Amino acid sequence: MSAEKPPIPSVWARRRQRRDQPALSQDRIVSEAVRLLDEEGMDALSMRGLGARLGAGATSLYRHVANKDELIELVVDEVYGEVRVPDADGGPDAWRAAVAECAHSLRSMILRHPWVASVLGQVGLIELGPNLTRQSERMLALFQAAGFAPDEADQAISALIAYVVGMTVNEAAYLSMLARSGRTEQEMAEELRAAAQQAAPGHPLLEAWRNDDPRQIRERKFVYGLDRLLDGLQTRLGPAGT
Amino acid sequence: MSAEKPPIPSVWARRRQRRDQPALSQDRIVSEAVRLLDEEGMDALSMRGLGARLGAGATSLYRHVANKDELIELVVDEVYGEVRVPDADGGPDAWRAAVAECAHSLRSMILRHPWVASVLGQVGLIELGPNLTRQSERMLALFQAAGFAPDEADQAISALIAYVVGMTVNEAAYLSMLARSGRTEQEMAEELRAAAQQAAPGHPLLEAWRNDDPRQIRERKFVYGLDRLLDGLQTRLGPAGT
DNA sequence: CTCTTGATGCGAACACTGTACGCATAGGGA
DNA sequence: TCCCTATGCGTACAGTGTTCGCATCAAGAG
Repeated sequence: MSAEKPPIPSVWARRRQRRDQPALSQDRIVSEAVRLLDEEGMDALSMRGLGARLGAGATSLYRHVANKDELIELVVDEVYGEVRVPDADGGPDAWRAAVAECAHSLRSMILRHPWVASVLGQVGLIELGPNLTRQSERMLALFQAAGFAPDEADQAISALIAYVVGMTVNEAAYLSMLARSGRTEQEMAEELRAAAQQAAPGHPLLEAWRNDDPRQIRERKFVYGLDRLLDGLQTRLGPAGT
Repeated sequence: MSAEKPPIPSVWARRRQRRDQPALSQDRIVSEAVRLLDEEGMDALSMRGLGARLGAGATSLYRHVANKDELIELVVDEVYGEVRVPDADGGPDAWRAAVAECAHSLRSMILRHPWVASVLGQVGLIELGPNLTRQSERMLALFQAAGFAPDEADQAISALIAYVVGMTVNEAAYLSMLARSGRTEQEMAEELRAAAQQAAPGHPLLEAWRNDDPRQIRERKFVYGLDRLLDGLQTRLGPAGT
């Protein structure tokens, strides 16, 4: 009788063994959420769906995550950890290259995870988790090593991040809209130009990306603005170059 | 019997007269949506709620607006019409002041309607309506009058808008988070600094806005980055000043 | 070995959301 | 007078985030 156990004893012990799922945890939830977002975008993120992907019920996630909002914050901080910020030991000469690399890395991250674009407007960039603060610290060191006073370094960082985020978020939104509509880039460009012509006829806006590779054009645009901003910052480092 | 009309003949003819509501229209819907968003924020925008504010049923709005998404696009374009872009007739000298005024105007608009921050990441800045294309046209004229070649003017505009939007969206998100949490600015700054200390101890990030007026500090930060970007752009106009 | 205790998963339920459908009505032209 | 189109709206459906209480397991105490 002691060998006779309750009637439905091991319903999900069986399931857990069957699929070999190592139980839930905040880390597992967050990384699976990142995968889901990368594959299907922000609209596809629902607690039920995410739970299903983890072989768990919808409400089980709430044992490890307070809100959907908190989950999103965690997820954003997670991908923010992918941004590479070079060390500050290169000396003042390497400053510009290091900052540019950092900017490109941030841009790549946003383009790799386009859904962050739809969150950055709601979350702000300050309240986020350890990864973001750590990266900010490293950037601060970068600018201070270049010769910026701490106060000005903070302003410079904010300006740089604002530019990169603003530019790339716009780009990511354009790309995701393009992907959703199923059109090719050429068609979309043609359509936009036609719409602009209709709205304000006679003005030759958007004459760029006619025949070239649109991807290169976007990159060139990004680099142009970045270079201008860095030019403007560099003048603050004193007139004496290297 | 022919005089005997159906039992509930004039239910909403009465209602319409009672409240004197001039029937639904896309314009009325859009401007009421703007008002609702300004008062209660993005989360409070639901078709049912908006319909109620207009004295109409929820689904009546769909006769004038295809989607909630389309409604949002219309609303964003509406407030974009508030941005002031100066005329381009000031000559090359007035260029910098005109562009700066335009940037400040864009920033004011976003801070006046903080909810646009949560949309800019999803909508992109290109596909939008007549107001946005018109403003873009005017900015293009501004830069061309300053001496930029058409191709470069396009890149410069993108950079400027990216900076302003990125900076201000972050600011607006911070402010709305602050408003939601009910804390005062000093408390929030203290809390953030404490959190940063805990995450990465020993690093003196966020030393700014200690005793000064936070609002002035944010404005100063915005102006700093804007000046740097304009500095960088101005060098492209040829070494000969004025 | 038994009992308890805390952590964890989960089904049901609730208050919402956006939106498709079909019906009722009003106003205007033939 | 009749019809037709435009417009409003009630109902309904699928799906959402989240709460609550119960079931179950792992581990430690006696």
